[in-house]
Amino acid sequence: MSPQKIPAIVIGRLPLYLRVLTQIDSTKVKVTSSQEMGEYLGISSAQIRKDLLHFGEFGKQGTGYNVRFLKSQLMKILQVDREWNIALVGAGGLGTAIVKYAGFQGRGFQIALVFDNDPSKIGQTLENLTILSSNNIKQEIELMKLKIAMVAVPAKYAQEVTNQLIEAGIRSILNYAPTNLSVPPEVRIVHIDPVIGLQHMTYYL
Amino acid sequence: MSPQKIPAIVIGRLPLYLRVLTQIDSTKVKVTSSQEMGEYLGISSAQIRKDLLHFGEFGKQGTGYNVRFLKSQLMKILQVDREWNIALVGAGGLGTAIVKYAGFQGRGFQIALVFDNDPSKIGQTLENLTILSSNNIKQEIELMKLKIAMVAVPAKYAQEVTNQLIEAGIRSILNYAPTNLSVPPEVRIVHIDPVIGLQHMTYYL
DNA sequence: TAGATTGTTAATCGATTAACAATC
DNA sequence: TAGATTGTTAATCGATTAACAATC
Repeated sequence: MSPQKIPAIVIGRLPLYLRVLTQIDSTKVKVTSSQEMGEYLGISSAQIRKDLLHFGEFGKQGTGYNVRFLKSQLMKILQVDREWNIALVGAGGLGTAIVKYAGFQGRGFQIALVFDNDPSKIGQTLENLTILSSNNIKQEIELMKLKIAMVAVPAKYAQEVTNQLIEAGIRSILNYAPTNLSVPPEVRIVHIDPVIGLQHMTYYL
Repeated sequence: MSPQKIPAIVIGRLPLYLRVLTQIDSTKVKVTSSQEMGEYLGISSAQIRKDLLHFGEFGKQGTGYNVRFLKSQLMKILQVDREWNIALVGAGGLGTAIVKYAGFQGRGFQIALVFDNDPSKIGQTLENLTILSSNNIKQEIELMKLKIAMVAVPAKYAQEVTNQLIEAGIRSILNYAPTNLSVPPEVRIVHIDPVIGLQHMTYYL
């Protein structure tokens, strides 16, 4: 019997559970319940329990879930009980903000390489990282065997950069350019486009 | 008979359709099909047709959809056939990058107010906008009757800022702080947290 | 023991897909 | 007319919720 495939929609909620647990942990609370977590997220307690049960029995009847224990289990499941090195392409305003962003701290990620194609930026340092030439994307990423990259270049260059990253062995891409990108099926891509969320909300205004 | 309520999951896809149409339009192509749009997005053609049919008949049998016409219809439905003024709280690295971000252009949004609580920043200008004191959030937002705001402050201040925004009449919030926020049911909130997407992808690596 | 909350199943609900007549 | 693709329904699929026994 092969291990049953866990739905992507379930995997997608695990990082949200992890974020809530981190938040609860920061208040020194030791134990939580599926109901409490659900209230934070607007998700039913039954769904949270069912989601977690795909991976094991992490709670105690009558008591709930130990915050730190569940947190550590989710980190292991998501493979963020380690630090992944990431490549960033684009060291403009957005790229610079990403490098300085505090939200990666302790959540499994660390920017290890930064590329730009502007000769005046190449060789400059950004938070202890030297900005490298976009011409060397393939060689540098292969050298460090990176699997994850972020794209923070203008929309018109995004597809070209993406092709280079995939060529270099990148398998997961976080795209900040406000455009769709075409990638082969073995490459995962997530889009960060604030306007998508804003346009969803204006429908209801 | 009241107009049937359209599922939120359908509304959530409309901005994606709009982004694809904008992309196709930029290549001068005049007509597209549900199949072509689906290939860009990894969505079935049947789903796209069904989603659009909630709002009207926008295509021609045998031909497809006129790109510009469908785009203009979606913009009207999402209420982005106008420019919404937005308030931004936080003028640090992230806030500065957001103000300079090109992705809002022509997609219905424009930053009109920027706030920070750092005395050394207040009064400085950022892309033609004067940075205002966070103490004046309520009065300035009420004056301009803004309904949408972005939160780009450190996680520990995010809830407090959110409360002030809601107090000032804000009804839609785009939150960049990597934390959950509690808001009353009439306020909509969307989180922009790159780590959520990264952690989803590392599961599969 | 009494109270609480998980683990787990069955029932419900809703979303997606398949299929094809309509029609351009 | 022949070919293509929408509009539309019915069937399928999968996700969510309700409910409760197990048990801490």
